[in-house]
Amino acid sequence: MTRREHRYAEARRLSQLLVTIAEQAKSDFADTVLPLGIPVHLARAVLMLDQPAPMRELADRLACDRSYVTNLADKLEERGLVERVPGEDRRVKLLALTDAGVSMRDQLSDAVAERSMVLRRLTDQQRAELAPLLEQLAGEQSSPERSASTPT
Amino acid sequence: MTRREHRYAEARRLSQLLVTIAEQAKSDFADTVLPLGIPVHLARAVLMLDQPAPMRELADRLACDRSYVTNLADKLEERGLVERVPGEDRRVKLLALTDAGVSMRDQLSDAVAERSMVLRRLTDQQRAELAPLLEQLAGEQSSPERSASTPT
DNA sequence: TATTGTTATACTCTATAACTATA
DNA sequence: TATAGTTATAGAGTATAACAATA
Repeated sequence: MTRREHRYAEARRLSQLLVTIAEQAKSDFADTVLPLGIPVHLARAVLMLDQPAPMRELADRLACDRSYVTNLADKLEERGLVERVPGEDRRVKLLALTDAGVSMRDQLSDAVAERSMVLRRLTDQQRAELAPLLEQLAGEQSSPERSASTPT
Repeated sequence: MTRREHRYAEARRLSQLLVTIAEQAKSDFADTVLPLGIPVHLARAVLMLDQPAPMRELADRLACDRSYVTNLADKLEERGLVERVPGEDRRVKLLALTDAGVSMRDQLSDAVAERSMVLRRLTDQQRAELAPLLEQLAGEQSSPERSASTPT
């Protein structure tokens, strides 16, 4: 095995680990959320509605189509978790959590953190090491040569 | 903010980063694989067929139903990338890459590693730091001091 | 003319259930 | 009886395209 092949193999392994971990995290999320009686994709939206947001913005943040947000909003409204409130631009509708929605968000938020793999499996120190690495991985523009200064 | 709330907030942030990164990784994978003219889920299977494997085993490794593996195998066969070869147990069929399949796997393998976020954004040293943390998160090793409740 | 949200419809991925052929 | 693979079908999740209201 050449040096290059070795680096490639290692990179593939890390990428695969990353994906595996994220899939576990998602599956954990589903398990955590189930007993609260809300489907995962609705839960995800609720957690994003820290403050009222235009449906369009939600589509951007969820990286999905506007029509799908309509879909989500309908279901969230049926459950009494959000309201559509008119924006100043009269084309726009904001999604705002109702009281029940806020309560749901808080429950979700705590339940998710409590069961978090990141808390269960890593020490405080390990989390402190992990954070800057993930930030750099998630970063849009960073180049490998520069490691010290971490953005955001 | 209490100490507990702070830990929770940090854990949520890390979990979200993890999922975001993995989604980016998957999306990168899709982009990388597209020009090779093979859908992502077929590519994933090809990369797993380092050596011939029973369909059942593939189902386990992909964490999917046996019927779906049949589905994949049909499409891979149509493309001439794999063959079904009989196992010694005559109920079993192995999936084995054809020559075209091996060639595809090599192309995929290189393309994926080359574009890998993990290579592009991290230094050798950072990858060395990241690996053990991910391994522990993935549960490949034993958890930290606290081996509390039995997870999923 | 471009943009927001909606509607109706269609597609992709994946699972379930029933079946066959072995074991 | 239990297991490997197959078939046909169904469902969840999400997108596309055409549309109405507003900018």
